[in-house]
Amino acid sequence: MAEHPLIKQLSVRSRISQEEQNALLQAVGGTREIAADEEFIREGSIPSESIFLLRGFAARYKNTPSGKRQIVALHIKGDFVDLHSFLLKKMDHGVFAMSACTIAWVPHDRLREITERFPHLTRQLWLSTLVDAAIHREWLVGLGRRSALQNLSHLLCELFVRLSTVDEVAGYTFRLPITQEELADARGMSIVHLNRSVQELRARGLITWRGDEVTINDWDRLADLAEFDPTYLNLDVKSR
Amino acid sequence: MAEHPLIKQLSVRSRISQEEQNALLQAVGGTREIAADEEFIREGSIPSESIFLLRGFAARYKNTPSGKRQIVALHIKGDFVDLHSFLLKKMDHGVFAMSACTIAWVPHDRLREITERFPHLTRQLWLSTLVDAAIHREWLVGLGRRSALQNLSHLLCELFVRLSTVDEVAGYTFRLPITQEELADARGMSIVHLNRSVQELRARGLITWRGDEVTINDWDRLADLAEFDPTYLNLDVKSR
DNA sequence: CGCACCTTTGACACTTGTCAAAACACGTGG
DNA sequence: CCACGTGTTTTGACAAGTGTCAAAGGTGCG
Repeated sequence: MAEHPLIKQLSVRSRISQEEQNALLQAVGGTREIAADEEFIREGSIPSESIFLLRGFAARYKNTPSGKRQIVALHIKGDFVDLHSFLLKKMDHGVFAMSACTIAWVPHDRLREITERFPHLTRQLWLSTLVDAAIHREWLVGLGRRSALQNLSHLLCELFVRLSTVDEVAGYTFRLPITQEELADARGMSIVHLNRSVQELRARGLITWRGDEVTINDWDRLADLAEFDPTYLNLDVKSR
Repeated sequence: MAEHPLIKQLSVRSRISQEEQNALLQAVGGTREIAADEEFIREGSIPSESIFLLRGFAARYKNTPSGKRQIVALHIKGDFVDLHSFLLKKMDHGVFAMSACTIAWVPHDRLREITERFPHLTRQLWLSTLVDAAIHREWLVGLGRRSALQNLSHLLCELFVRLSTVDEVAGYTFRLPITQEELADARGMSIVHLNRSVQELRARGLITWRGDEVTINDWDRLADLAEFDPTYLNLDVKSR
């Protein structure tokens, strides 16, 4: 049970009945393979379906008129990447694949049907967008009030915890197919400074990072440095 | 019609039927006056009702263990300040009144009933949390990729537009009962630097700011400096 | 009129960004 | 199996933006 990545994700926070699971999975319109670096949702577009990830890493981002990029969210297997487009209509940002991805889409009119017929499931979908917002808030704290080093550490802690929930970690090691440039754009810093921060974490013995494999060598010290508190991820089953 | 601030806000994005309006307003449990600086939702608490503002300015914030504060959202008349607590359960941040406020609350079990019986209204409530998230994203861009001066300008533009939708502006003038310290915490900067940015905007003739009254003297230049694009506020009526 | 809170100023430190080049890694084709 | 090319990571030197500390001015309210 709960083999499907999307169901697995939702089940982290509330029990999803068999009927709801069926309704949701039957709403899926299809799947598609996406190459790394492909932008599969364009800023300014008005999608007629919402997309979730079956595999891979994706990022939501905004470009500024002056040519800078800020990544505003990172998504992993099982995440509903643009569920908000169902109601927001026009995309205020774009989404691209950081690694090769498999995506699945759910047409908006089927989502609407779900909201008409499955109130509890609707609340769970709503909840998943609320968790995205909670992550945004934590990132705001990071960008506004934490040092570059802390903020980078915080992201590594967050990714580790989130990847754990979808079984994408082995011990304290996980694949992170993300360039330092992308990481820098997620943390609102320059590549050079991000790189120096990575090396500082290495020098302190907190992480190992070779190729696209990251290992957290000392979780306690890393979480402490990052002031990481996973409350905002809402990772516990409650009746909602 | 649409006299109630909450209804007025929701009506900006989709038509709310009379029946829905009644359901929503009848769900209100009561109202209360809040003094400036009072924290009326505590971080870590598990509210049993959600609160919206009938009057005044409020802020959502997170404190870091090292004693810093980041304001993650600003709320005005008609905003549903912690609708997300309905599903998120535990507050990952606190909320305080920046000015004297009048609040109203809606018990969560009544919200749940609404989700069981009024799918369209549910979608509109969901949407209002999605707009909050869109604002978070724009703030992320500001904190990550814009200069202090741009970011301050951006906030002034945003507040002006949002206040317009609830008739709280007169021409290009509006009340802003917020200290510079609070503004600094919203922009992730120090008070001193925020103050210098305010003075820079004054020196450039873009704004006038005396006491708690702000006037935007040159909207075009201010919006241009801020790279302000109101798309993310989703201020147009659509069927959702 | 005086107190408390807010705003403003100055001097200086420090984190982070920028520019430019070198080193490295990996996939491709010979 | 090695040379090559492209993209990524790493370095160094320096500039710029922003933070910190401390004190002086303002402003409004009791």
